[in-house]
Amino acid sequence: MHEKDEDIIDFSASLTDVWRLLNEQERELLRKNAAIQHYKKNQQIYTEGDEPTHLMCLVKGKVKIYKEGVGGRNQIIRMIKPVQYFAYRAYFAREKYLTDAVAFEASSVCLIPMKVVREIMKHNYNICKFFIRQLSVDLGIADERTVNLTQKHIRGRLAESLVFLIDSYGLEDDATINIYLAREDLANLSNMTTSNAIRTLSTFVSEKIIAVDGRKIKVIDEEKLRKISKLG
Amino acid sequence: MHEKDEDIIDFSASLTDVWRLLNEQERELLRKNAAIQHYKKNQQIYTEGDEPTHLMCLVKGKVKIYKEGVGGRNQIIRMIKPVQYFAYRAYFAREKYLTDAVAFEASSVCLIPMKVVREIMKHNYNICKFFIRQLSVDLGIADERTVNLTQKHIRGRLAESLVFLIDSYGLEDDATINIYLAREDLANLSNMTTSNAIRTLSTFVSEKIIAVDGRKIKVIDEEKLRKISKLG
DNA sequence: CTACAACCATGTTTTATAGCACAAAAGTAG
DNA sequence: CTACTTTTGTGCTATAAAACATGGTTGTAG
Repeated sequence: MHEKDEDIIDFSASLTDVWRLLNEQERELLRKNAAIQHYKKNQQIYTEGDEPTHLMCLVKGKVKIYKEGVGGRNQIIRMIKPVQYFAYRAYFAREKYLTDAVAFEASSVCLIPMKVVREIMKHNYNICKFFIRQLSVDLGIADERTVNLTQKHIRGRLAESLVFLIDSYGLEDDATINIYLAREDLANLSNMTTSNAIRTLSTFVSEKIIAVDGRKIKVIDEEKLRKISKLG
Repeated sequence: MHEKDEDIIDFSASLTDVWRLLNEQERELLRKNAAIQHYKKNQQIYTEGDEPTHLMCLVKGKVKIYKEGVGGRNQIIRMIKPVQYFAYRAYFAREKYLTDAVAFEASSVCLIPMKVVREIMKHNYNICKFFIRQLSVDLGIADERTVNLTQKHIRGRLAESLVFLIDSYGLEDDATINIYLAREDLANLSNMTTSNAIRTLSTFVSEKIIAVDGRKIKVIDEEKLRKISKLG
């Protein structure tokens, strides 16, 4: 399924908090089994229905996790940034993937066979704790999201997405959001049509909350944006 | 916060799959620390913002987990039936509760201090695995739900809720769904206003998909209901 | 039994948002 | 450079669903 190029990297000695908790033997096991895979812009990483086999860690780039809805209206469920783990839910739930993962931009992913991860988990409570924590946080986010996406109005939903992007990817020196999304992706994040994303973005510009230059979004009045996000 | 009456029950020797995996010492620990708490109809079990301290297991009754939305429009996130564990997400995520839990009908809940659970988890991989699995499944459901609630039309959403109730609580001999909800709860489950829940329920009746007698819902054409749920 | 509250039902109005059509701009390939 | 596709922008229309209004029904407390 995944053709890996066989860079074996010593990521397990890196800073990633999780693997710090391993002993030397466990690290060795990881080193032997980890592989790096590179993805081009817009390349599929996994597809709904695929059998999950590997834990993935985004080393470089940006990835979106989304679900296909009716009539081409996709819903972005989660966005991954370095260094974040993903693709484990389906395996743990003993299901196929329910989502699609696509690289937003050229990305590098570290793949670790789930069997290896499970082996380590058996003897290492800290790794279990990591996944339990991660899943719990994500479940909370998902619950919040359900309510926000269903109950907030368009302005609130778009503002929320922008705030989310700010918090996830940060701002450059000139207050530009550090990720460049197509209007369509912005719409898919915010549960609205592309037209409405464009329209609403325009009104935000005219209200001097943001400035837009192509896909660059510069945040002018972050406070107001957060307010709209909260109350919208 | 929870005044427990101190029935100490021997539930840990019961059939619940999870605790089968404990050794005698761990069971003893549970027996000593578990307590049963009874809740009346419509009584709050926990509230958003509360500090999570206990793992809860619904022994008897029915419980709804919901989030308060804007303008009194609540969204039911999850429904609990016996014997199901709940209330652990917030603790594992190291957050306060993000949701409210209320007993739909007179219910009994077994409370186990999270500290005790954690103690057992440290030495028992199976319990960790149980929570990881449960969280993973729930996260998958939450993701599905987000898309369904945002993209399906009213008919589809209500049909989906009815199917969910059938699958969760089952049908009596005469095909009556085994839980009696107010129209408002049905609406809160399906992300719509109460009026629209009533209206749509009526059209289902006129289409001979269901029959309604007060809060009793009798399923006449389950296949059609599932079809509407899927395609709606 | 009566009064009051909660719940259920249905019709009408309003509004937010999807859907569509079309044009301009930008990006891409030959 | 030119042709072609994709993305962005904008106005108009259609419509699903909320909001509102009103009345009936059922349940409950005194």
